Amino acid sequence: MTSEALSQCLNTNPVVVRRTMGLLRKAGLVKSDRGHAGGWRIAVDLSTVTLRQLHEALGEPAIFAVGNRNERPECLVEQSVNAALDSAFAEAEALLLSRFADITLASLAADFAQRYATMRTQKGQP
Amino acid sequence: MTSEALSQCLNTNPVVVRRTMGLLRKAGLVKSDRGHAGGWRIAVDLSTVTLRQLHEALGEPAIFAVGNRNERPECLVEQSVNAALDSAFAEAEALLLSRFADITLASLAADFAQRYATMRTQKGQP
DNA sequence: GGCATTTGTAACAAATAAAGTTACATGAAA
DNA sequence: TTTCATGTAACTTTATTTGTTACAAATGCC
Repeated sequence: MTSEALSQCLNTNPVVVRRTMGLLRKAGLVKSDRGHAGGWRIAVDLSTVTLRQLHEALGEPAIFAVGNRNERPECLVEQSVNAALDSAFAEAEALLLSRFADITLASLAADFAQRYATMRTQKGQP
Repeated sequence: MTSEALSQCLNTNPVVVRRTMGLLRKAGLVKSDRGHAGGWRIAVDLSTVTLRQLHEALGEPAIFAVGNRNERPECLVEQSVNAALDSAFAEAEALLLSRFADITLASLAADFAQRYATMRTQKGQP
């Protein structure tokens, strides 16, 4: 697919798609070709790629919206709060990342296929 | 303490303090007085207040920075991803909130007192 | 009563980060 | 050589948070 086509699927624009897909390309998950018949192609077996890998490929964006502001604050109150919460955040993050690691793109594709079939059936027999 | 004094401790400004403290006041955790000798006072026993209650009092701000964009998307791909991740996010959130519920402000105050004593000792005997 | 102090709140400004846009160079195929 | 597509830099827009200004309302002191 071209960035243009993808951007329409995603309700965004081609440059944003290229920015993000470029990160996936650096991780070897997709490849891109220029010129006629160019665009983006999946470069790996979807059953071997997990959401954990995607998260990593996209630069491991922060998982939590709340949490430490400073990792090493001078403020003693802040130090106390950080100390009390650090392990909780670490555990929750580990839990999430392990779940990410269990979900392959193949399983998502299969789930999508089922939803798509269901949708077509419902539309075909109203 | 006045909003002015608090804002200096927090490196912010009085109105921001009042905005946030106002939420804590609505939850009954602090009280405020106007005029001379006014300002903010703690309204409860710190051993009975947990970080879970604070989170609730502050409007339960979103815990995760990543996650669902739409709770009920039309997009079937988005539906598949949401379905795969919803339980993981729910578990991680439950884990965090239960940890929040275990941490009382009294325990944080005690931890702070210890850090403060240590700091003074180190400064006093260089 | 009049004045200084302090919160309550609205309205506005600034800072930040994310997303979108424009522009153009580069490369590949018809 | 023209067309199509990515790669990328630079800029603009948008949304959110934070900070600021302004002033009303309440409280206590003199």
